[in-house]
Amino acid sequence: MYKELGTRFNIPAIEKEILEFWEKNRIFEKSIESRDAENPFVFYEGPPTANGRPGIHHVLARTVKDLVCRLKTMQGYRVERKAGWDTHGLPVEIEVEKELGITKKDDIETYGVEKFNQKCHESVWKYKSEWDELTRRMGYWINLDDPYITYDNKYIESVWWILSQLWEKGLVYEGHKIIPYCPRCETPLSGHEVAQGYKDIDDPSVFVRMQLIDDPKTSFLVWTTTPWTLISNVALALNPTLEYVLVEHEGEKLILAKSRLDCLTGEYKIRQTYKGSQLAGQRYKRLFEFLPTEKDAFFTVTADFVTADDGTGIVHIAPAFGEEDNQVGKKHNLPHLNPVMKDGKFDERIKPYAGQFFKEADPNIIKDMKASGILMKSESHTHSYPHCWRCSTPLIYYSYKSWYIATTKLKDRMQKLNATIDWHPKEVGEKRFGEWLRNNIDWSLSRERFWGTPLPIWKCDSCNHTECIGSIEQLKERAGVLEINDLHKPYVDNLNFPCTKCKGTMIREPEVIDVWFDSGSMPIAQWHYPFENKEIFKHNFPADFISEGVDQTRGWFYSLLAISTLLFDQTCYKSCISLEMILDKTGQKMSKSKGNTVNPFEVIEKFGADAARWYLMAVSPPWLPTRFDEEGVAEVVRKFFGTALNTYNFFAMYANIDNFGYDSGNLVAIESRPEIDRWIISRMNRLVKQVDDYLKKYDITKLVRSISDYLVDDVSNWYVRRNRRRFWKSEVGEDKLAAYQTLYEVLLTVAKLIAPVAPFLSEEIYRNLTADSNEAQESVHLETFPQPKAHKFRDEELENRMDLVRDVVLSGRSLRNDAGVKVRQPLSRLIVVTKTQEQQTQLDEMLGLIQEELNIKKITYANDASELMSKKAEPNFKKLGPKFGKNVNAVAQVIRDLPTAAINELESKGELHIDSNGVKGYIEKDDVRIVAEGADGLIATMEGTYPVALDTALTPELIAEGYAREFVNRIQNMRKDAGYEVVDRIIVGYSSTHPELENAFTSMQSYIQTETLSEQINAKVDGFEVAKEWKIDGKEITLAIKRI
RNA sequence: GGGCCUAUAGCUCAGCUUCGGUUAGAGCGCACGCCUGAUAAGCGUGAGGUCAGUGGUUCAAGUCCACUUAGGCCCA
Repeated sequence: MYKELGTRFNIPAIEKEILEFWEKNRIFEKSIESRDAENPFVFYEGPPTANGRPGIHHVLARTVKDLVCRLKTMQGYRVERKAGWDTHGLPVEIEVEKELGITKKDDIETYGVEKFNQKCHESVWKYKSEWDELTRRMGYWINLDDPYITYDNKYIESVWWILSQLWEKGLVYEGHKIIPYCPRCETPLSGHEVAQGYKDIDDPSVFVRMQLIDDPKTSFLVWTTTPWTLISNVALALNPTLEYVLVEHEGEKLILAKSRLDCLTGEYKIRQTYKGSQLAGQRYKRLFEFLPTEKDAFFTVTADFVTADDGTGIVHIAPAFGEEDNQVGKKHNLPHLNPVMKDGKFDERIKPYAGQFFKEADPNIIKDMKASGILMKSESHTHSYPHCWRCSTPLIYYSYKSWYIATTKLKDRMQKLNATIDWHPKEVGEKRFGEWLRNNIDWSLSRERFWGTPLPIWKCDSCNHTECIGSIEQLKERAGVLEINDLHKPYVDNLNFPCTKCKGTMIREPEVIDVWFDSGSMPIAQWHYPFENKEIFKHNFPADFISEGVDQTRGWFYSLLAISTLLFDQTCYKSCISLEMILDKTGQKMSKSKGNTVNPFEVIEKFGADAARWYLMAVSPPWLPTRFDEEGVAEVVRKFFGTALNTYNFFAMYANIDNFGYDSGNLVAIESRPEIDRWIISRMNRLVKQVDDYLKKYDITKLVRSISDYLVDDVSNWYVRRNRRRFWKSEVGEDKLAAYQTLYEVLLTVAKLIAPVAPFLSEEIYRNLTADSNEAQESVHLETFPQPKAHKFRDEELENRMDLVRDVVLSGRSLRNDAGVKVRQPLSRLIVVTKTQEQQTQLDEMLGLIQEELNIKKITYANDASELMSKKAEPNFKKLGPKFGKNVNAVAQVIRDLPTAAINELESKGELHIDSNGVKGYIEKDDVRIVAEGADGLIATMEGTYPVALDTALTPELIAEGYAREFVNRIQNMRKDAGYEVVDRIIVGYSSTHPELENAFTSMQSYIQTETLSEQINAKVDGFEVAKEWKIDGKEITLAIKRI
């Protein structure tokens, strides 16, 4: 027996039963264990943070990941899926700061780093139960029992190992990093915070002279809006390709960009012109001598970022106060001069301005420069400048000490390796990520925070010797301790040890590591490699597949590639699907503050996980920004799942009535099955091939759409619809057996095909179909995914033929509609125009289908459409364009106006001379498309492949039969409403004052009886269980039924 | 400021990149009609489009090129 689902399904309830079944029978575990460990498909899970709530975009990401993994499992690969949690970082700290009501770093020190990190440790799991519930409920199969957790000591130890390897290779160095900083709050600000505080302010705009050493009469003219940074100036930058000029101006010689000459007031004479590159390496006289320089400085360099949009085209460089300056400083090994203290005031070395706030020193500096003759002119300049969002203090771009990884040294390798990754869509890899790699700068690794993987670098307090620790064992040995319980701050900060170079003490550098380094270490650290699991690691590196949001380009996608390139000179992922945002209905980003988020739990509870999954895959490719529309999910339920379950239910219902059971030992050979069976199987096998092709391209959207089209259009609305009679006719023979077997095979294959995307309902259908089978698997997810090589039967000629039939049916329906004759009214004749005998023969075998579907008594052929309609020619521009060029439109008009006779000539001779409308020439058959148009008397259409005409003349017999069909329809509806079983036999009664209706009852009695399973028909309506009055063709009749 | 993605019917999307072809499709929704003893489905007809805008290339542009606008992601 096959489980019947009834006509009202509760999909969420079915899914919950399936969930229990999976868990109780360890299906997920079995789906891994049953696959050969030597045939792995490696997947890396990008770790989410559990201190934020999961949203609908997580359902999208996890559907993509899950479906690929499930699919590969069904294709025979062993797909281990280790979950992971990203647990460190600033967002966690900010959560805890909010909770504790503190805003400054100092507050954390006061509160206690130990307690603070303990809070972070807990906060990380704030929404873990929600995440676990989403994972479970949406059917995301991932191993949550043994996840990697980035705060775990073992994980940290692996990260340390990675860093120590890079250290050995000489890729780690100490430098400076420029970050926006509020000197009043004494705290750095994130990019987001900076963006909130832009204000228009007036700043000084000064032009100063920088005297050439070689020629003290000549000066570079330099412009800046931050005079206070001139104290830290160490170089000047020019654009290498820009044109510069030497001018004589008011008795002095100045160099500046040619296009900026208008900043000079009064007369000037151009003496010489240079390219920026020609001016590189010129030495100039230092402006302020307050600070000692340990490196060579005060010369010109070239840099691409210099523009002539404002200023003089010559930019002064102070590496301590600008990221671009800092980059130039690194490149040219310039000194780093920072006289500004953490509170924003100049230190005592800058005697005239010591103790002054950086911006407040500006007027004094200007005054002094004027006095010494350095200043050429000073103006005021209004521009947008960032301020602290908390206290409105102008921000300073401040130099922080930072540890770096020299990723630029492997920039070329990273680009080459990136080119080997199979990106979906490809432009993310080629363009977006490619661009990011081309502009690669060294990775700033350290963060002056608390909750993160501590930097494993120790520095001597006396000789500055540094050491990088690569394991817990090594640290124990160096620090002389027996046990280390927690590698986090503050514990690890307490471990000091003697310097090997001098008598000093090695003290840990206080920073923590950028969380992206944590996440990018995941391929290695998730296995605690190389301290454990060496074999497992080898089996799981690199990944075959990863998938995350496109915002991870500079995040996880980069950190993974960078670390594996630096360490192993190879990529750690072979393919990647990058995902786009899910937007709200109006195309806006979903955010908590806008209140336009979609709660994934509500969607799943309302429509089911499979519907949500299917919708997200079908609505648009996951790498396009997509608007989420709940109506769309509802439609998926109605249309796809409703149809799928109903088709199954139809099968189950009749199979049970006939006691049919699928027996692979007793099959009707496909070749011996009726044509329509062979057709639906052939179509199914075509689908299997299509799906296989789409999968190779990870074209998930086309894949799900193609399955949906097959099931809804071909299976449900054509195959089942056309074959209903075969299932419910009483005799069981080979024909009926073939029908059951065909539908069974189709449903089973569809269940397997949809299993990766819709894991629940595919399971329901699969398990119901195979409940009595001893050949089936316990679960569809342990099955083999349908492969083209196992689905070979194809009959393309038959497929084409069926397309033609459906085409004719379409035309016929359209004609009926035009004529206003409903399908229940039989008509005597349909005329199909075919051009060749072959076409007739093709259709001949399918006439039954057309007759039944259109309710036509007879189909005849006509060989020439002109019998039914006239001919028209339509221009084929693709051919005509190249041939006639500018005259194409004139020719097109001539063609449209061609009379039928001319078209006949063209058809018979193959070409036609035209000479009108100002054009002359020959047109060939291929230059036009010949269509039939209009009709004389008969109702006809030229839509579709064949012209079709319908004879709408009615005879009394046809009318009677039409009435009989109406009766049958009404009686069937009454049976259904009365709740009779499909197999119940009945007695029918009728009563009408219209003799035409009564006559139809008598003349069509046996037809009506067969169709409605009625034993007898009486011309009375009393003594029945149900009676109802109907209007047919405007005439009243009362019908009655009774079960016997 | 730079890079990338997106913009087509009331809504959600195809078509653009591999092929430029004059008349731009589907589903949902709407109106009318039809079919139905599996159906939450289906069929037909109709209304509904400045293919974001401007300019260019071409005999011909939703499609190719340039610029602009709007939304988004990332980076400054």
